Amino acid sequence: MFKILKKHSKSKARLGLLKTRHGVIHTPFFFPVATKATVKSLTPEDIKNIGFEAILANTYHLYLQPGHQIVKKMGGLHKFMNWSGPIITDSGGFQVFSLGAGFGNNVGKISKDEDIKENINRTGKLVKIDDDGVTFTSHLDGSKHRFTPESSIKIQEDLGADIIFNFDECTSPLDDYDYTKKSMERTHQWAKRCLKAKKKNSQLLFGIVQGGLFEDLRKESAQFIGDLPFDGFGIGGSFGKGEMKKALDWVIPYLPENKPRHLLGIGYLDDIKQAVKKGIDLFDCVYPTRLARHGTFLTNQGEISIAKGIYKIDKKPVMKNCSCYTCQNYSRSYLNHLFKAKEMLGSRLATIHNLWFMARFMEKIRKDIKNDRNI
RNA sequence: GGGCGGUUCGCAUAGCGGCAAUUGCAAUGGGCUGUAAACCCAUCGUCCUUCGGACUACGGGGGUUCGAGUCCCUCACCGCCCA
Repeated sequence: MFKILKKHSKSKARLGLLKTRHGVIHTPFFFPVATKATVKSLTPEDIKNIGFEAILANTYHLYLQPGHQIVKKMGGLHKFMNWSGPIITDSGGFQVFSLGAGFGNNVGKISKDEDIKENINRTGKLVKIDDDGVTFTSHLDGSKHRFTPESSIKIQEDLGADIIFNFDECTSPLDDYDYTKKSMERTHQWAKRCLKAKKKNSQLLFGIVQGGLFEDLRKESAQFIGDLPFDGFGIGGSFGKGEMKKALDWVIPYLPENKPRHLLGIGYLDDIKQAVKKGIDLFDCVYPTRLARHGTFLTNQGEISIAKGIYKIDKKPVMKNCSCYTCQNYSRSYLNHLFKAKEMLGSRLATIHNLWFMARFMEKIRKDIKNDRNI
């Protein structure tokens, strides 16, 4: 199901082919994020035309709305959202962080220099974790919900993605060693329970390595998870700023060579390049799509915020030599207007561009591996 | 001619004796990494390198008061109503 087509001679990068029920994924690959069964502002046809083979959706969000039973009744995620390519679902593990330790603390999973490691509101307002599972307070209506490894797998089977993730706890960069260790051990137990709970053979199940910013924990986690019979592996949790490379060096030697590796939630261009060189095959990230909705375009000159006054009168396309639909047809001036006027077409055109940019970026990486050029 | 109501930092607003002065929009800068995000944060009278300080300010002029966008008088302009 995973075939390595070529190994890069200049790094640990590999060119691969991941086979799923709904088609193949050429790796290294970036999954656009479709949390609630939609890549915000785009149709599945758009996504395909831009050049993506697969997308990532979210278990927790779809469980809350519209509910996995409804998706199941409607024939599964693919049919429900009219996407015929591969789908991967995150388990809800990230929401343990984002609605828990991350909630109200103004932290992402990457620590920043100014982060203060004290006074962290550990359990957050919406999440309560115990060894058996997690109790969520819905961010939508305040209702209580319980996730366990077993229920996460069940929901993911109902949703019917091609690849599913084991239920884990994504820790915060603010967590100390002791908590990160305890959480990691719990995630390990949950990993075993997920493997046991999985009933369908048609889906691939990926395990998730945790361990936060700590070398021994990362190694221990990679060894533990890497030894389990998963179909692939995610590397999750928090990283120190600029220290992702180190974390990958710790982890990757323990992961089976012949199985795909997914670096969860990472999407800055440079991070992706570095990670590919360390042997990562799969990525997903909200970054390009969220940036787009916030009026920021990815270009090979860096990010440009189109709403700035300097673009008010500017006939040029956002990016020179870009063949995306947006750059082919619209000026910076028009896009500036759409964002200033808060017209929703702005979000859509920006998303088309940013994803087009990402798709070409990944394409180039694959080509570089294939031709053995520097990435 | 008479009667009300108004004139506040680009625009719009708040303010009813202690104010460099509310809020929204705009402007400018920053942020966004398994989506609590078409979002969030900061600045937004001038000057000084910062904590902070100095100066100039609520249509004009005068007055009351320790102290005035805030009260009084007067002038100008804008609105509505009555002649």
